[in-house]
Amino acid sequence: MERTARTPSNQIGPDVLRAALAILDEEGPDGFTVRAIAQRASVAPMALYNHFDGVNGVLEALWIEGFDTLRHAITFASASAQEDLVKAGRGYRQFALENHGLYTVMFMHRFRNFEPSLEASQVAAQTYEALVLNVGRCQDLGLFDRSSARDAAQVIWSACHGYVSLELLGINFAADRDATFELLLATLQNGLR
Amino acid sequence: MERTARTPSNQIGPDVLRAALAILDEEGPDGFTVRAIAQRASVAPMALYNHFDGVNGVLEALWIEGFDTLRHAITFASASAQEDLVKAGRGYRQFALENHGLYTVMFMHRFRNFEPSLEASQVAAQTYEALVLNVGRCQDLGLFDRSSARDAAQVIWSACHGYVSLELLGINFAADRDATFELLLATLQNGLR
DNA sequence: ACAACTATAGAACAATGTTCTACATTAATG
DNA sequence: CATTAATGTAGAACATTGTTCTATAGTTGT
Repeated sequence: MERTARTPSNQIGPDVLRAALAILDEEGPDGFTVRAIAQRASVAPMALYNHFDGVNGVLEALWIEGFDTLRHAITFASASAQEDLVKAGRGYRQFALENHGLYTVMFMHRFRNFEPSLEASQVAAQTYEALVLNVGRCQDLGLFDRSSARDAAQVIWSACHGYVSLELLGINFAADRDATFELLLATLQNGLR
Repeated sequence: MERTARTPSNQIGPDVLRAALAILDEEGPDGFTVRAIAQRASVAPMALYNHFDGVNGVLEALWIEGFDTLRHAITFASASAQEDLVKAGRGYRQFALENHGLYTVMFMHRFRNFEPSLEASQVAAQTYEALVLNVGRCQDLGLFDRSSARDAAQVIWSACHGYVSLELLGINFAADRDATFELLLATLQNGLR
């Protein structure tokens, strides 16, 4: 085969990640193979081993990128803690719907032999802490008083994750998905009081 | 290799399913291979093709078994609709924790080339209907009046699924997982009113 | 007892992740 | 600018995956 022009070193990493993400978004985990990613990135398969730790390294990078992006998507700091929390809920869902691939890596698929490293787990924990912080602000205002901020945050995250997770799986039976998600947010707000 | 004594036809199906489930429970999707399942069932790999439609056939059988079992786990018909609904929530979680393998097939992993058939999807829908029925009973009693039974059911299912899903993934940060799940159930009850 | 099933072992195939090697291109150094 | 060191590329190679096919032998039903 003809030898293709080689890609500059500092561009291979981002190229591979973008290609891997595009494949995950479009084809799901099935299409996520070393050769497919390399071809899509116009790069040699070996690039995944030179620039990452193979497939798992790519997954780890995506996992971290995912939780970092999610943290930003649910972080608001307006005057109203309660409004911030609602925005966080909507931001959570929007992130999931717009980043199906990342969400798959983070929550919806166990990739072969992949286990997030300690560092990656800490990034995930930081994202959770951002939510706990927000819930804590609501509690300081006396909005939630039934439980600890950590537990309330776990309930909120669970509900949002469950909703978008079933939505992405195609098991959402609601007539109006946007409206039913708002019902979920209202239920949490009302129920945690 | 020595030819092993052959297994009676009518026992191969159940044997394969039990073996597949045991592997999923113990090793997760990684260990779920034709050869591993066959070996665990003391059966030839070909058995998965003679008795099921290959790996996908086994997954389909597990999917149906899973939703059938789940339907029974959340179905109660006592005098109190509200109490039945709480029991359904607890039953949902108990099912997930006790059947990690089945729950993985149903909700937590996209197996390669596997898409549930129409029949399988209908079994899943029936499970959902069991929940809708229960929610409808609560609404008839005036317990929930904010929304349709279908939408309220979707919210409840989402919350429960999200909680146990994160729990099974090891992303549950609650100090007392049982208590926090009860908080979730109470939040739903209180919030949908 | 005989005939029809059907479970078994094993070869074979393409596709997977991964490693290794030879080579060509880029970048750094004198 | 010329030479050297890095590093990206193509391709072979290996074990493992799902799957199909074949020949053989044990089981079942008549």
